[in-house]
Amino acid sequence: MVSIKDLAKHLDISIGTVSRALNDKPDVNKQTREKVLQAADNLGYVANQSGRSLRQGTTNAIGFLIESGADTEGNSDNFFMGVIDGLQSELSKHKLDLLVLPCSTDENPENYVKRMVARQLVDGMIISATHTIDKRIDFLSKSKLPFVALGQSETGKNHPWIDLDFEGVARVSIDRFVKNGHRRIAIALSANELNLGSIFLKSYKDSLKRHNIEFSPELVLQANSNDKGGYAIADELLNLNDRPTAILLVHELMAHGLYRRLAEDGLVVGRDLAVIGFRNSAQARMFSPSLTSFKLSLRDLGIALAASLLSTMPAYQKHYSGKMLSQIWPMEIVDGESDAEKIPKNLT
Amino acid sequence: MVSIKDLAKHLDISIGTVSRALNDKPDVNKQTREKVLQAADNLGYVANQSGRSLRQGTTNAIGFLIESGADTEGNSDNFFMGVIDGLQSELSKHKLDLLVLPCSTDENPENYVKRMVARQLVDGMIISATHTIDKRIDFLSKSKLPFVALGQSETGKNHPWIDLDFEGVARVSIDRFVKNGHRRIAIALSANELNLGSIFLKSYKDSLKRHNIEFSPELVLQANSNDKGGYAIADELLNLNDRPTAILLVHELMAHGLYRRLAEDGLVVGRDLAVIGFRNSAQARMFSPSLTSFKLSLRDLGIALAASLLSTMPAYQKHYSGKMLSQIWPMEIVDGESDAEKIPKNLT
DNA sequence: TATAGTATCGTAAACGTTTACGGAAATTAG
DNA sequence: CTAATTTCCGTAAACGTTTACGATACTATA
Repeated sequence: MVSIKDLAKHLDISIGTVSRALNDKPDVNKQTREKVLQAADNLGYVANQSGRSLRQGTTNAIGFLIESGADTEGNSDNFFMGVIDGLQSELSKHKLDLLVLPCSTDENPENYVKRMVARQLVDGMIISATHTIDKRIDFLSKSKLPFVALGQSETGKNHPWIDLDFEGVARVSIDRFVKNGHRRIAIALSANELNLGSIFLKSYKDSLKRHNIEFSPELVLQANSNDKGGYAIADELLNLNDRPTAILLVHELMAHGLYRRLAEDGLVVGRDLAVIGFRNSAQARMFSPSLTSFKLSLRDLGIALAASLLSTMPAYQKHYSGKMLSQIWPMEIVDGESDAEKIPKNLT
Repeated sequence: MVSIKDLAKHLDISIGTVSRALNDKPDVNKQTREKVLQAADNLGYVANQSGRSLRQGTTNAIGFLIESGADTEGNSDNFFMGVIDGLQSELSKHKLDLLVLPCSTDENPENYVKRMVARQLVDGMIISATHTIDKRIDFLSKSKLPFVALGQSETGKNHPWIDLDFEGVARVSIDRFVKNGHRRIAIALSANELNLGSIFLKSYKDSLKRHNIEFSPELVLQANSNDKGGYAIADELLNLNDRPTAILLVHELMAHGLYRRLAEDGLVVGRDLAVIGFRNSAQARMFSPSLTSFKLSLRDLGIALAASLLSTMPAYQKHYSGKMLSQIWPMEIVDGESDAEKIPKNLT
């Protein structure tokens, strides 16, 4: 590895000048700067990040905290890949690299964050999969590290966050169901403690109240966000005395199992049960009948997350004067056939 | 941030002793070591990675190179998440952290690798999505950084790699088709340049030859590894004069579209067309009729990758004496209904 | 007791940067 | 022509570690 010292020796100038030339500092002659850059290119010099970090306490990297594990509910590769693409697109403008930090299923998330912060390998963090009570946020708030959360939390809101508009998804869905004549509407929540569950539930209840529909606890179902979970939910639903005529799926990966279980009884989605799912992922576009869902640009979301984070970091603030720090991320509904039938039927 | 210097001052001993105590070096009294560890815990000391890296040229981290992008073909299930989980499980045994390094779609993969190597933030790398001609492998081979590739490449084999047994998948599938009476067998390849395509094709051809079946170029189809691609392939297939009675899908995400397109013509998978897919992902377990496929434990794969990498790194070799460096990763077939019908029918 | 050996610790250099400071040379002002 | 200013560059310290080396005190050996 060629160091700045090698460069200096090769050019017969001091390492200070070399450093200044490489970093576009003012106090250096134009010709010598040219020579330095030329030589750096020739010898294949590239700054050692450890040395730089040690000196100026900065790493030129941003961390994206995710939870790994093959059976991670809801958060498929797809979701993260899209967001990552957006993040990089924005971060690369500032020559910042993105490090994805996967918290193993074996490790306590709070511990993991502590370790990663202590490692000092990033200048800022984006955390995902926020829980209603999220100790990571507590810790990060106390630490000096800038961060932004994908998802709100009850733990504290004195930090930038971007949250998908789950409230809107539930509201729009229920309103649509009601408009089409449904009065008995179920909701399928995920079986983990992610904060989005409580937001969904609250919005669901509020919407029912707005339409003067009584809340029935038995219509709030909970299962894993996958095929099996959807199957279980459909099963539970079919066993109810007073069956619902519509259901909102908090994660549409459940839809597969739901379609499957209904088909077993000769029931068809859209005719016998109205379904709206969240969110319009690639996999979910191939249901038959097609699933009414909500559109979400993961790339744009990633870009917004990066912008939000950078606008809290002094070194980058100038580029993000007018940007919002925190925001609710709106999503549009995409019409499908799964809630097309206007006249509600009972599952008989 | 509390440094080793603070610790030393607090305990009124030298920083050298503190360092030795923290790192389990022999030349330190048992009691002082206790005191140091105690104090480190109390003051919340954690080693600064930059300082350490700078001094000993090691980072205690391993990089996992992936390709980001929302529309990354093929890997839209939880492929990476599963592998990551396995990697971490093995790496954590040696107190190594895993950094996932996503190469943006905007950036040249070779450039990206160079940047990441130069950054010196990992002690070793695992690269994925190897292409038939892969310049990253060229570069890494020349550099001193240990690495292992997930997937073979023609670029060079003088490095550890683990490749899924695509040859076996094709062979077993074709044999099974033939055994059930099929003679006109198609194969659906992915539309990118990943190396697995050529392996699949070769094995497909060899298997046909073994059964004295003439190779028909029109039965080799190519499309994106997703719903749309599967639809296109089914479409193309239905337009053939002499239709195949069986098809092997290199990526089963195509299956959705294929089922859909066939259903449009009233055709049923398993009866009118035998289908085998690769690989048995969570999403793919919910086809109806269920898809015959190949089982793959992503976690175990990740563990093997980590073991292979570590066994090339002097510091960790002692733990991996007898392990294989490179290997073909075997997979078992999982019976489904999609190729159940033994009597071949023509699609008429 | 003298000597060799051992256990424990402090000192200081080194890793590769960045940057405050000062000095020399060159330019401009008077 | 001198003085003031600017331009450019070298020097050296600092960031937080690890580790080779040497020093000291203690223990065992003869």
